[in-house]
Amino acid sequence: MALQPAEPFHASQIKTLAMQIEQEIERRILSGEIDTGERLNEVAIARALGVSRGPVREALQGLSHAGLIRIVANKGAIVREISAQDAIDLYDLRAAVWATMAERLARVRTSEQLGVLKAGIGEMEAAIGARDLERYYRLNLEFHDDIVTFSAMQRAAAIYRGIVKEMHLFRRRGLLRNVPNLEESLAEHRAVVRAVEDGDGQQAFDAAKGHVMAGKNRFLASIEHPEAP
Amino acid sequence: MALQPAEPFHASQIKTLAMQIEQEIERRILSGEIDTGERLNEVAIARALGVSRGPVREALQGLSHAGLIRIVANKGAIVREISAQDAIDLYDLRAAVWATMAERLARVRTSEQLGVLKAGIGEMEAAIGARDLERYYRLNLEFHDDIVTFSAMQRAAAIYRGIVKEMHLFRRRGLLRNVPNLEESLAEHRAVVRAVEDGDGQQAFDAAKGHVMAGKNRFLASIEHPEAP
DNA sequence: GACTGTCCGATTGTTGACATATGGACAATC
DNA sequence: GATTGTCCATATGTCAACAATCGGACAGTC
Repeated sequence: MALQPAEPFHASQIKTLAMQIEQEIERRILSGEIDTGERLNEVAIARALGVSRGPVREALQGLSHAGLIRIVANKGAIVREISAQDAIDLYDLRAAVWATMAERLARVRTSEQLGVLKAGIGEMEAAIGARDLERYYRLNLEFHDDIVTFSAMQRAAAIYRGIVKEMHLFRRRGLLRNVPNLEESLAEHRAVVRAVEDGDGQQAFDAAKGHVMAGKNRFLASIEHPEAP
Repeated sequence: MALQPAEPFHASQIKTLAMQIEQEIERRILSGEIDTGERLNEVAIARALGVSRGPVREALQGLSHAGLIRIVANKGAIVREISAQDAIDLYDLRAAVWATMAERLARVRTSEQLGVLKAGIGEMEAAIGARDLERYYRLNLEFHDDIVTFSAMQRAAAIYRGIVKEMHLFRRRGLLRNVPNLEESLAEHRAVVRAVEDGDGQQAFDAAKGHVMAGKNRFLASIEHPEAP
């Protein structure tokens, strides 16, 4: 009982071939290595990875459920094309789901969790001060994911992360990643944390939804004026 | 070009064996034929349905992604057990997703859609007048699903329907279906339709969320006092 | 020349067999 | 007698071959 590995082991983490393949294809899709609309041939993938078609099929099923590809019976799989309308829908959905988790978190948060969130805010301030956009981008993702994790709403977390991945299908098309107004974004983050600290669920919900919606509006603006500075 | 089938055919509706199997197992799970916590043996299912293990595995993958079963590598699949906390999470999530669709619908509704919703309200009134609980239950489901369909948010719709199915895993445990206060429920429905008619997105969101949350509260009460009349 | 029907290569759907991992029974050990 | 190690039946993971389907090419018909 003395062994305490850094990353706690659990049986459900065992990686089957199909899972590895799914992860690999997902990586190639999100990185743009495989393009939107491209066709995914089972035998080609199987040969390329040195496996049989079985695990590849399972991987494709998984990606289909994740919304990254579209499978039609007897015809095959293609990488999904995401319309602007789809992206808008996903923004609204993501806003609602993330806000729900923020609302919950406001009601169940521990002081440790609050500390982590506040520390994140502090780091973001520093990143802005240093004009380190890359670092802010990473901290922003962490902040969002912390709230997802801390809320402990498993299904919602899975859905949220799925939505984020799916949105990458649009992001990649060159329009994004749009450069946010950092100070504005940070202020919105602060509002969320403040509501969480106060234990005010309703306000946490509104602040979180408002933050994602602000991102949506920036997104819409970037569609309207693709080349604006 | 003259042929206009009642149910418009689309290639994506072709049913592969795996899909049929998934549907069948899902039916057995939701009907209680297969109990919560029960183990799903691949060869047993394959033999029982007269097919090979391949499609069965695909079906199980699908059910796993839908949240109805849980698969761990090299060990197998069991029908998920849903805790009261899980059910609470699902209520919150469902409220947010359904409210998001209601909000959207308020902004894009056609008069035809509004007509359908109002007709539904009328039928519910009649069902209440006739004290026909069964009929009200069915109309209630239709009403919710109409809003889902009319909002035309595909991903959100898929998620919503998945959540509803997943909640059945708890419902079946005898505590529910809880008998709603019909007049109260109808009044909430009316509020949603009114907001949709007015094109007031914010209000539609609040009314829709409030309606699901009212259901959640009744659910919570039924947990606290399992045998109350 | 547009339409219809048939053929054929390519791809997916399905199958049965083989490879590997699990968990419990049993024996050996201290 | 509790623990450890080994074995084995069972179930899952993977594979390669077979069957069914799709879509385009081509020829025939009006």
